[in-house]
Amino acid sequence: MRLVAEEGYQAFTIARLASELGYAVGALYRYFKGKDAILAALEMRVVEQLQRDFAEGEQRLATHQGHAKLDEGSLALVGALVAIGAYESLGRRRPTHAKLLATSLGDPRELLADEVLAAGILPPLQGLLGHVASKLDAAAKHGVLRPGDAGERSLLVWAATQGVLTIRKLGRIREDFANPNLHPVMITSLLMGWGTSAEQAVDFLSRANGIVGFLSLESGVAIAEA
Amino acid sequence: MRLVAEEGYQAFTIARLASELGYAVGALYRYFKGKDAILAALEMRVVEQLQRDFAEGEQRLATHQGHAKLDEGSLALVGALVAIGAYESLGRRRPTHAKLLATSLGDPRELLADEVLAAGILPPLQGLLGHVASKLDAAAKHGVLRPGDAGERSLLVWAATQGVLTIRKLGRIREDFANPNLHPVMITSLLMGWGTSAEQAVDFLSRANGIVGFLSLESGVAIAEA
Amino acid sequence: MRLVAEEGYQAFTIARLASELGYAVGALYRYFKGKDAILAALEMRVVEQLQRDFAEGEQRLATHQGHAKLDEGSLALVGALVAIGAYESLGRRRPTHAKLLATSLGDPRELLADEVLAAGILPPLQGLLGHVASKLDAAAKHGVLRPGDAGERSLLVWAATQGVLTIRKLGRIREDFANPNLHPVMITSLLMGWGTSAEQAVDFLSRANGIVGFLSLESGVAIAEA
Amino acid sequence: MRLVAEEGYQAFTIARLASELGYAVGALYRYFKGKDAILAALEMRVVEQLQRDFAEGEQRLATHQGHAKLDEGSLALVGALVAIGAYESLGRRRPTHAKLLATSLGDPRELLADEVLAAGILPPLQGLLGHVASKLDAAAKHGVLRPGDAGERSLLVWAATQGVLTIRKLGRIREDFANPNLHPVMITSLLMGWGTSAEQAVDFLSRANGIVGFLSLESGVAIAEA
DNA sequence: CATGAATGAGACTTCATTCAT
DNA sequence: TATGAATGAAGTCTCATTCAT
Repeated sequence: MRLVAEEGYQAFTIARLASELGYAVGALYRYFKGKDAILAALEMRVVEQLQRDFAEGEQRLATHQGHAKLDEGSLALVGALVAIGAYESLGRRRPTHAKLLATSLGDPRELLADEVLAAGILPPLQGLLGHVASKLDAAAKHGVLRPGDAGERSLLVWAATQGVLTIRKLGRIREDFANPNLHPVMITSLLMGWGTSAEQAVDFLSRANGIVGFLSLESGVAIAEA
Repeated sequence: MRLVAEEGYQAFTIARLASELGYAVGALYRYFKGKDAILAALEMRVVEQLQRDFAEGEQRLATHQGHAKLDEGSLALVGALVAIGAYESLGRRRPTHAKLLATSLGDPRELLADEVLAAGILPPLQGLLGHVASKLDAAAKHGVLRPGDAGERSLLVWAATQGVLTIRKLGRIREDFANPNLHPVMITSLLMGWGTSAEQAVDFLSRANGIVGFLSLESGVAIAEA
Repeated sequence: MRLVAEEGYQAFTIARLASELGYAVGALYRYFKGKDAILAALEMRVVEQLQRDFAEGEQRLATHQGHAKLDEGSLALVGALVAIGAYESLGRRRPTHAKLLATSLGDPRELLADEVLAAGILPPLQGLLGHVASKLDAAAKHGVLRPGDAGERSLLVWAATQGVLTIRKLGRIREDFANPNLHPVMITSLLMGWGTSAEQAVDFLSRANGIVGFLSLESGVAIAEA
Repeated sequence: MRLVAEEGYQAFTIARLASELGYAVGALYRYFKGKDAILAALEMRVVEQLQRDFAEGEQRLATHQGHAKLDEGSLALVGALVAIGAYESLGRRRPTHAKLLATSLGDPRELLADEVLAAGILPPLQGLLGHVASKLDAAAKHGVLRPGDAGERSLLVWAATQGVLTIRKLGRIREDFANPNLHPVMITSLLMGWGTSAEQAVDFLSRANGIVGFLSLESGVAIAEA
């Protein structure tokens, strides 16, 4: 994964990978049917880690003392934002994972066979979306959001977040596209569009960010930041 | 472009391209320095066509009779939505163009050298964004939107639209992600987040869609739909 | 010829040549059967110019006043040295010619078909050698040189000169091989080996060099040196 | 090496080489970075073998009984001639090596990058020249040769030999240039020019040739001559 | 269980030559 | 007489995959 993230897919050859792992070329073929299978396994690992990240977010939110006084609906909304935040912050927490995920989502049919994508990656992602949807639904049920299709809304926040990530990548090439506030502003805009006040939106978001900021990092990242 | 769009980059080899064009391999090198140059030229063509689409949208809006009674601010907002609609509808109007654009935006550093991207594609795209920003600014100045950073808002609508397009592609693989209403709902949510009423948002959007629906199509598409 | 000399055989392509000449590619094929024929024509031009150089050297020697008091044998020997000097100085007087000649002699069977070499280049070169041989013969007949096979001697001075030129080229890469005196010392050694005194050898050589120094130059060279 | 020598550089393609070796094309790239590296390795092999030839010549000279009565200066001179003889006889002893060496010396800047030439081939060649120079110096110190610049003289014999080899190649195309005595006569002429008598020169040369005649041959050549 | 040499199809690119205009 | 677009064989190099050891 490091190889892909640091030097691009072009550098991801079997020979290079084997040498980087300290194995012989042939050895890889004992464990994987071919290059595609390796890539697919990598993707799976990313998605599984993302699932654990979500669980961790939920766990932290549940055990966090600061939100004791929040009503159930608000808590649900913050929970949705934590999940979204876990997704959005992937690029900071696990850059290699983020790169891999972005590529396979942004460029389906090129990198991975559709079947692999459909079988391995999309279902978990859908699970995550379902999680967000249920939270948004609860928030709406408790009047924190205006009534609306929660499934659709979960798709919207995900799409909006994905779009922000895409543009963020362009920001590295042309700085006109670099705007670190893009994601919070995007989320705030959507929340307000769905009926919260500006103050609420900002409050929910800052609470969620407080949780997300403590999500576990890739070990290398943790060390680097220390 | 058809080759890339229909069979993917993996099928886009010089030999294949030449045979598809009815030329010999060497002939391509009279006109292009290499494969990269061909790809870059393709990208340029896409962006340039997109610029013409924008101009056409603005033209149609200006000459359209139905909006006579709209105040200046609303007209500006509809103008912004027309531009966004031109971008969003690219996949329907020119599928090959859309595929190419999506790939080069979604996967920078892989397909095209950064310089090509930075020099040829991003500047026009930025121009389009500037156009949207000025419209949004006018809308805010006339009280149609709450005051806010117009440049940031233009980035937001673009990002949100881009995210919708990404998810739409996944919808072809797993139908759970397929939701034809995603884009209008996204735009409506953002507009309401920025201060319009639900009725206004829907009204503006339907007016914009009326214009976008008449934007010129790829000839092949026009024929197919006829 | 300039193209070959300045940028090497690798740059000598039909397309490049045509563009340099201001002609179209096809035009060259009206005048030459193919690339080989062009190269052969170039070689011919070199050899013919060398023949004119020889004639000019002989002419200058004949009309030169300073050698009035020289006996016939010495004059013949100086004549031979003038011819050799014309050959040796080709690299200074006509660098492009020298490069071409050196390659076709140093690397037969690669650049030109044997037949071309045998038919076009070697005969004139042999004529030049015969000229040198007759001079050396006269010198020996008049006692300036010890008796000996003049044909063989002409081959020796030519070979020795050719070797000096080869090493001179290496001198451009590694300066240990660069020694500007190599040729005069070589000739002096041979002359002394054939029976002249050191003083005679030096005298003959300086007389010959006086003549060679006025041999005509490539126009470009003449301008540059002026 | 056989391929180059027998069919020329034009036939030396990767595909041809691989098929000749009984390997697949790709296999060559496990051992060499590219075609240039293969050529460079070939050159190195030639030069290294030449170094061994020189050492062998010196060894044979030292252990040879027949020269017991030679004075030190004469022995040194014979040593120089043995070295030169090793170089001159390369074409007979190892035709393929000779062809390769001749081309890379005769046509620098075309075949091999200058750096390769400068780094790999010229230094050993220079070492050989230094060897000859020291012998010639000793000879002059002991009065066998007239005093003179030994380094220059070593360059001269090398250049003269190189020139003879060049002309010898032409002799295969036009027999007028074929003269098997050219090298001994060249060496004799130079030695006499540097102060030996004709008898001495011939004696030294025949002693050297006696040694050179036993220098090791390419196995294939040995078999053929047997 | 691991090795790594070998495979060979296929990628991009070059360039001498042709030929309709 | 000249043009120059087009040809297509041939060149170098890459890399996923195999298989005897």
